[in-house]
Amino acid sequence: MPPAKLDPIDRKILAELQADGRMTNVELSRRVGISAPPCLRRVRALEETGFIEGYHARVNTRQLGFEVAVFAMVSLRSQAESDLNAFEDRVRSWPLVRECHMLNGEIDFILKCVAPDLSTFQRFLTEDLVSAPNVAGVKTSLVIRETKWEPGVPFDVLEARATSD
Amino acid sequence: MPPAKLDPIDRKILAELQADGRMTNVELSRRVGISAPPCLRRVRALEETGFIEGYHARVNTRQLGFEVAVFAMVSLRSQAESDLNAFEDRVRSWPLVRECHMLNGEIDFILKCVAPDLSTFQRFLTEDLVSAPNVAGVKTSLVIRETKWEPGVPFDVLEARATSD
DNA sequence: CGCTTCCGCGCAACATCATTGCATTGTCGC
DNA sequence: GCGACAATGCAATGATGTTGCGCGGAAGCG
Repeated sequence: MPPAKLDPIDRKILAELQADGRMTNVELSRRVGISAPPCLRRVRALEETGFIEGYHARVNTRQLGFEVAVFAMVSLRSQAESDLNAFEDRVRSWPLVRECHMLNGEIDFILKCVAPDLSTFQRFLTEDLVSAPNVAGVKTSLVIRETKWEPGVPFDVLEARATSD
Repeated sequence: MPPAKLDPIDRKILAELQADGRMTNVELSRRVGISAPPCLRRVRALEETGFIEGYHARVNTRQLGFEVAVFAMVSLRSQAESDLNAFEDRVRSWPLVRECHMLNGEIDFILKCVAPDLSTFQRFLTEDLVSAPNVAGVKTSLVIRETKWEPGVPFDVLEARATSD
């Protein structure tokens, strides 16, 4: 059931849980201005309708020993749907690849990768990624630092649109 | 207190909370094989020591009306630290930019952006990003689809390393 | 070796929270 | 206005989060 209308309270709930996914329902209900039971029912509904896809702890990858993060821009020889799917399946089997986005233009995929050290990544790059079938070229860039990271969606922009409807 | 040693139970806790950040402590303790109180104390310690940086609900951006996701590769004219910081500060003020990573090589920054529609993004691109001070060039690629998204770190790789120490 | 110290666990008790049933209220269509 | 529906808040119950405390195993020392 993808189609569903969100009121300002729903959007506030999403914004709050996006910022703090472990907030108690009591605290959440207080912040959005309704009592706990209907608040919980709304959260459940947002989960069921797919607005909330999941909850995750964000961990410090570097502190956990993954010193290296890399963006890999991949070009394929064939963009036939079956070849794209084959590549995607392969990507899903590589634990060092955390994200994979299919793009338009020169670059077909952008992969966000992590690794304990550079040599581990280099080995993955040459032995797995570059030598995978249908891969025409890979350009990589090391992440020096992460300047901004905000989960999901800018709800202030969403509010501005919703209220102007 | 960044330096701290993790045992297999800590790593299991991190893996579980990374996969499901709203799991109850009772369920978590059951899965990692200890009782609830020490489990909660471990979670608190992981939060305090920075291994856990936060918890977030993952929302369906498209369903929320952000039909467009774009990666923008930005090159600057000057890479002096003060100029980098100035650009980063500007980036933080743009709600449509959700992530910003500083890279090595040709491209200085990669930005993940979202927008309700293409024209909104185009306006942001030309009026804000391209026309920002010190920006030499911007290449953008539309995200066609997101093939893989896993939060954080591959704990199976981490386990393999930890046990071989 | 045995003793001591320290750390982390589990138990038990309490406080808080999640969850359900139900009566009430407000809204929309008629 | 009037009835049907949806959503709210209240109250009660069960589950969970949280703290204090005693116990036991491991490491360090005599």
